[in-house]
Parts: sequence; structure tokens; C-alpha cells
Amino acid sequence: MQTVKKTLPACPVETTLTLISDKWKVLILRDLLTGTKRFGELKKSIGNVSQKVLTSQLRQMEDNGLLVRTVYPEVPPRVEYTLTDVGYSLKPILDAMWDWGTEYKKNMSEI
Amino acid sequence: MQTVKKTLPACPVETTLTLISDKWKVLILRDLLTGTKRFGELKKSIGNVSQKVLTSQLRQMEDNGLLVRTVYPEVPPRVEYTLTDVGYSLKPILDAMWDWGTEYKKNMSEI
DNA sequence: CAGTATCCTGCCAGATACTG
DNA sequence: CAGTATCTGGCAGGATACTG
Repeated sequence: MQTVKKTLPACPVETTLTLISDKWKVLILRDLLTGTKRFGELKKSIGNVSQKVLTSQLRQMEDNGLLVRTVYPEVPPRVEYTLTDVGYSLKPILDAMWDWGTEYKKNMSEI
Repeated sequence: MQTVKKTLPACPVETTLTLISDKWKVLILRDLLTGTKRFGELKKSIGNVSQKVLTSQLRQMEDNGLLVRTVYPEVPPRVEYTLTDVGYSLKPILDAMWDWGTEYKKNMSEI
């Protein structure tokens, strides 16, 4: 899945999928769009994700230039995640998903 | 994953994810947004999906009201898939993904 | 707190055979 | 042509224990 530069598909939609289609990445984006978060905050907010997988997907997003990881050399340690401009530019996709999900739920409740 | 009405999450973004985050659904949408397609056309266009999985994900999308499946009682048989209005209303999400993927590739090629 | 290190589960892909 | 049925296997993701 990674080494993205080598495997970027021709279709731009597939390119986007390659970068954000893993199970938790959209929820990571949702949470970071409102600002910098610590690892523990993300884990709590996202829900049922395991530490290993959350760490792994955060690292991939860092490698792809979507977010920045900052380690504060304190005890206990503190690690913060912040979207880059490229990561933040995914906001229109999340907004569209938010709008559609809201409409869908409204329609379903009317049936 | 299915029985969507029972498990719709509170967050609208998660609701949308529940319906389109399976591996091939976004590509199915991409292909059907340009019009009705036959099963074989979808399979060819999407690429490496197996018959079994493509059938399964199309059925789920039908159950969720995103598309309609039409069987023509001919020999050889013909089955066509068409987006419903609800399915078509996902277009803004796909458009945003197209735009972002195009930009991302442009940025990557400049490095 | 924010991770590694292991081991394990289950989804999905691949291949093949069969049918209306 | 467009499926269904069955078996196999790889790998993303999950559970748990341990650590700087």
C-alpha cells in the first residue's frame, strides 16, 4: 500500500483512495481538522482502533506528507499530531462526506 | 457491516464511511456516475476485483439504496447497474476526491 | 503516555467448477 | 454473460503484554 510515489494510479480518485482509504485515516483527518491532537486524544475519539494500527496509519500519513508528528522530550512523553497544508486540503472531501451523511440519515428517518 | 439502519453512527462522516468505505465501492461509484453499466463493464473497468467480491459489494450498495440492479431475461443474460438519486448524490464527494488527487499528483511531480 | 513486540483473527483475493 | 459455490491463503487489522 505504501511507497506511494511508485504506485500512484492514473485515475485521481484512485490516487486519493490510495492515501486515505485505510480503515481509520478518514477519522484521523476528521479529528485533526479541528486542530492539533495528542495520541491519546485521537485514540479515545476514534473509538475501537488498536494502538498498533493507529500508530501505523499515523506513520503512513506522516510519510505521505499529510501530517506532522512532534515529540516533546518530557516525562511522561507527549506526542502531538498536526495536519500539514496538504492534509488540511482534504477538508472539502470530509465536508462533502459530512453533508451526505447528514442527508442520508435524514432520509432514512423519514421512511 | 450491513444492516445499516441499526448501526448508523452519530457522526455523519462515519455514517458515510459505513456505506462507501469497502474496498471497491468508491470505484463502483466512479464508474456508475457516468451512466448505467453492465456487470462485465464494471469488472473490466475496476481492475483486479474478483467476481465474488464485486457481486457482494454491488448487492450491499443495492440494499443500501445507492443503486438499482436490473436483470434482462435474455440469453445470454444481461444485468445492468444504475445509481439511484441517493447514489448519484454522492457525486460531490467523488468530485472532491478527483480534485484532490489531481492536485496531489501535481505537487508530487514538482518535488 | 506513547509507544514496541508477539501472536492471532478474519476479510478479501485467487482459482476453479458449475448453472440459468 | 453473470452469476453461485467452495476451498485456499495472504495480509491488514486486532488483542495483549511489555517498555523508555
